[in-house]
Amino acid sequence: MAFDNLGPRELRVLQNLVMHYIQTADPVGSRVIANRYRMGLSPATIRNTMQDLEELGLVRQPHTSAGRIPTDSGYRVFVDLLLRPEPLTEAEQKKIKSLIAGTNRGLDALLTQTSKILGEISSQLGISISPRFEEGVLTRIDLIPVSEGRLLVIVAVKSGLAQTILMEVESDIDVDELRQMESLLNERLTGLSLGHIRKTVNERLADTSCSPRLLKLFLDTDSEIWNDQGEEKLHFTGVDKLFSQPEFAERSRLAELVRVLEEQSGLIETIKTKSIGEGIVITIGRENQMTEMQSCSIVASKYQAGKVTGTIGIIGPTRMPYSKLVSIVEYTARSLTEALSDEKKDNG
Amino acid sequence: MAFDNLGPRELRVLQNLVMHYIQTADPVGSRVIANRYRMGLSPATIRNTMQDLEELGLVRQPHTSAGRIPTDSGYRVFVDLLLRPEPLTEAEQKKIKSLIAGTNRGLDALLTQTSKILGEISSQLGISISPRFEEGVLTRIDLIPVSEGRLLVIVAVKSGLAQTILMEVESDIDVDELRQMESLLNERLTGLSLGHIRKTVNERLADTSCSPRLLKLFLDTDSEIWNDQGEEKLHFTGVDKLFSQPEFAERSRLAELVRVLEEQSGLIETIKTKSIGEGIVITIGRENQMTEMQSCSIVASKYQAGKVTGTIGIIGPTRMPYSKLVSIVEYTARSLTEALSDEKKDNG
DNA sequence: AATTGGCAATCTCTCCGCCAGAGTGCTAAA
DNA sequence: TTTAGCACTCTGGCGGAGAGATTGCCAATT
Repeated sequence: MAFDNLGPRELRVLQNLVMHYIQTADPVGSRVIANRYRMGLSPATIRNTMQDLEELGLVRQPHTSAGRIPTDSGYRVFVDLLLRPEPLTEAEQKKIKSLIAGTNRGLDALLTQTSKILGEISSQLGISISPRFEEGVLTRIDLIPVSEGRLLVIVAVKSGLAQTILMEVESDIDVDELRQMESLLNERLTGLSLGHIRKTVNERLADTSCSPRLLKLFLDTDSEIWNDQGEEKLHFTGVDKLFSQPEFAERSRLAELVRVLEEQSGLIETIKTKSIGEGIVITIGRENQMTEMQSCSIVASKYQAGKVTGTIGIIGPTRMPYSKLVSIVEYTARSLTEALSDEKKDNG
Repeated sequence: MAFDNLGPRELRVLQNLVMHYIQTADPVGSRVIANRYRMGLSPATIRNTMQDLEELGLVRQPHTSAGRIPTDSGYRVFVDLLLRPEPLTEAEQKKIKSLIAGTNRGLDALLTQTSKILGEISSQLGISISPRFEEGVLTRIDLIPVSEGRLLVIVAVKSGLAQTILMEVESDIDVDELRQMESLLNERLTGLSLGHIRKTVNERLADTSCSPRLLKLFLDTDSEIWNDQGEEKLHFTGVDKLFSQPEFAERSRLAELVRVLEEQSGLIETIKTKSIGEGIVITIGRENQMTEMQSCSIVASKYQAGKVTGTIGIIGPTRMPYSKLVSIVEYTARSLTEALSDEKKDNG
C-alpha cells in the first residue's frame, strides 16, 4: 500500500500517537496529542486527522469512546517513514561487548549468551539462531571411538565452530583403520564447504583402500555429518519480561508463544525466510506467517561467522520500542560478527 | 516430624483427599470423600477426621466454608507413606526409548531432547542438567587453530561427551609446535579424569621441550579446560504446560519461576545439593530453598554417563501427579543412563 | 464410645444495576 | 480551516443481593 500521500500533519499525529502508545499501552486520545506534544492545534483538529488515519487503516479504536491505538499498518508506516534509531548508551555498548567477549565455550554458549544480552537490554525476548553449516569450511574432522559400538565424530569448521555427532557403528572397528580413515578424510576434504562435500563426497572418496564398512558412513549423503538438518537451534531468553506486558494478560497467548519457541522448527523457518536480506528486518504482527505470532513483532538481523550466517533478534508485542530495539539488535549483531570473525579485532 | 501415629482412617482420608485434589484443583469437601470414595462413613465422620488432619498441619482450609487442600506436609506424608508409583504404559516406554535413541548430536542435544520428553509425557516442566566433567575420563584432546589468534580446544571424555573451548592465544603459533603439544597432551593425560588432571597437570607436563607459551595455557589450573565452572547447563521444556495450571493464575508467580530457570545457576545449585543420594528425590513446596520455587515441587533423579553424573527431573505445582511423575522420571533416567553407558545395550 | 443427621453460620462467586469518567462525532460558530 | 460546545456511547469500578457450598457443633442414634 502506498501511504506517500500522507501529509506532514497526519505523519506527525501518527508518530506522536505511536510513541505515546508504546510508552503507556493505553489508547491515545486527541487531547493528549494536542496538549502533551504541543502541536499547536486543538483536540478537535486532531480528532479530524485521527479520523483520516482511521479510514486509512493506520489506527483503530478498541471501542467507541476510547482513544486510538495503532494498527499493524500504522506501526509499519511508523517504522518505515518515521523511525529514528535511538543510539545506545556507552554503558550499554560496553555491556554488550564485554558479555560477548567473555564467552569462549563455543558457539552454543555464545549464542545462549547473546540471547540473554538481547533479552536483558531490551526487556523483551531475545533470540538467536545458530547458523547453517552448509557454507562452513571444514577445518578438521576427528573420529574418536568412545565404546564398542559407537563413534564420536567432531566436525570443526572455520571460525571456531564445531559440531559433534555420535554414530552407531558395527562393533568391531580396528583402531588403525579408524586412523587411516581419519587422515583420508582430512586430506581430501578439509578446505571444502560442508555443502560442497555433501555433493561431491562420493567421487572424492571413490578410489580408496579403506574399510568399506567405515567408508559407507561417510558416503551416505543423507548422513548427519554433512547435513545440518535439525542442527539449527533457537536460543531464547527473557520470557519473564513478557509476562508484565499487558498484551499478554490472557495466559493463553503467552503460552502459545512459548510453545512455538520451544518447538523451534516452525519459528526458525519463518524467521529465516523473512530475514534474507541484509541489515535489520522488522516483522510486525499479522505480517508474521505463524498465527501464534500475529500479536508480536520481530526485530531481527543476520550475523556472520566466516561464510556462515545465522540470525539474532528480539521478539515482543507489536507495541514495542522499535527505535531502541533496532539499535540494540544492530549493534549486537555487529559485535557478534566481530567476535566470530577470523581476524582478531585488536591485534596491534 | 513423626506422623506414624496416624491411624489407617486418617491415612485413607488423606490419601483420597490428596488424590482428588490433584485431579480437580478444587478444595475437597467431606461429602466428596464419603461418597465418591465409598469409605462407608458419613460426611460428618469424615469431617471429624479432617479436623484432626488439620490440627496435625496436613491439610488446611483456604477459607471458612471451603473444603480442604493438602499442605506441604500433607503432600510429604502422601509421598512418603501412601505413594504407589503408577507404571508407564507400553506406548510411553516406547516413546521415551525411541526419542532418546534417536538423538545422536552429542550430549547437549540429548539433554534438550530429554527435557522435551519429560515435559511432554508429564505435561509439566521437564528439566535436565548436564553433568560435571570433573570425574570424566579424558579420551582425547584436540588443538585446532581456527584463526591467527585463536585456538579451538576439544576435550573428549569417555561415553561420547565432548566439550569445546575457544581460547585466545598469542598470534604466532607454529603448526608443528601445536602438533607436538597435542600429542604430548594425549600421551600423558588420556585415561585420567579431568579433576585428576587439574590437580596433577603441573607435574605431568613438567619435563617437556614444548613451546612454553603454549604450555602455559594448559598448566593454568584455573583454565577452563580442566575446570568445568559454568559448564553445567540447565535445559528446560514445557513452560507452556504450566500456564494452564490454576496455581499459576497470577502471572507474577510463573514469571518468577521462568526467571529462575533462565538464570540457571541458582536452581542448578539447589537441585544438585538436594539430589545427592540415589534414586528419586522429591522436594515439595517450602522444602525448596529458593523462595521463587516454594509453590513448586521437583521430582528429580540422577543419570550416569560413565563416571559422570547429572540430574533430570520434573517441575510443577505442588499439586502434581506424583504417582505418575515418579515413574516417568525413574524410567527416563534409566533410559538415559543406558543410552550413555559404555556398553551397547543389545549387542547380541 | 463412635457415628450420624440436622441446622445455623460463614464465606465465595456471580450477576446486576448504577454512576463516574473519558473520549468521540457532529454541528455551528469563529 | 480550525475551534468550541454538546450530546452520546462505552468502559470499569463499586456495592448489594442471592445462590451455593461446606463447615462446626449439638443432639440423637447405634
